[in-house]
Amino acid sequence: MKTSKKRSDCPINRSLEIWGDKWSLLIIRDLMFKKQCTYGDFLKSEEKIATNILASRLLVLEENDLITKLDHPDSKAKVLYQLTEKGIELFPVIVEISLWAEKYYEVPEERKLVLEKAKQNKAAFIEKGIRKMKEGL
Amino acid sequence: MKTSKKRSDCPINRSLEIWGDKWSLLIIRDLMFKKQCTYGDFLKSEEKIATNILASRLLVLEENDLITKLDHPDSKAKVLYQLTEKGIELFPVIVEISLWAEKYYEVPEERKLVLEKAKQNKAAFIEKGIRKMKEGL
DNA sequence: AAATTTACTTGCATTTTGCAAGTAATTAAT
DNA sequence: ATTAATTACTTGCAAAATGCAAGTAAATTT
Repeated sequence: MKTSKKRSDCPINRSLEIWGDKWSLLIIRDLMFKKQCTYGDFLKSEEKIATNILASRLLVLEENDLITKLDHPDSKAKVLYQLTEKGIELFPVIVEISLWAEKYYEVPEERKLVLEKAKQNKAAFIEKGIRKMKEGL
Repeated sequence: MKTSKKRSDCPINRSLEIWGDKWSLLIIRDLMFKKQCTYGDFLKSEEKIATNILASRLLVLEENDLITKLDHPDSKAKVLYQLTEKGIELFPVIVEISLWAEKYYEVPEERKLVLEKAKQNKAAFIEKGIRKMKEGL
């Protein structure tokens, strides 16, 4: 892994340097929905990430402490990935992105209900989401 | 411009398909801070985007109605870029990203004050920011 | 013991990025 | 009026990232 030079200390920039690509936030999203995922779980997602890209993104996210690896309780052949606190704290970002996209694009039917709840009391929705996720740490 | 195939209707995915890269949100950020920017203004930003990348990102953002071009009042040689309503609505995303990064990374001194204000009353801060920006439309 | 599953890695073609230089249309300076 | 700068890009090319298909090694299942 090469150390990419830091472009600036702007918080937007620092964030983009870590997860500013077309895949990383989908991995984070999967972990927010499912709490724990195996490598295979990520590959099953609708967007069909390539296995080498998945491996490289997981590595970057792990190196930056957004996710951690755990032993799978059932099998040594499996690995569980889960969000760290730092990863969980991206929940507000994920919520706002979702709400933005919902305003301008079609959203799958099954997502609409959650988004309604998020809108009704955004702060509470976010706080509760984070609290729930942190229970699993 | 090639039409990239849609990977899924997930709102996170739809968003990433448009601005999921290392530069687009920096352009959006600049426009949120400065309201209107010329091509040269973007090039002056600390992160030093390459001119061809800037041109291609501006085109994508314009094609997706996040920004618009305006005639510069002073000169036909200049072009003004500004956010559309759809672009302005990304403000909550920008705020949450900033707050996330502030928790885990160094932030330039001059940004700290505004981030404090954002934290103190996030909803009001966001609403006011959006309202102000929409005045310029 | 053999077949399957799981988490990756590898090789290679395609695409995107980044850098440096170039261009065309204004605008400013002489 | 002519020349020099500005401004907003474009172009060419090397380097890096992405995407696809196939391969591998350890564990698990049959």
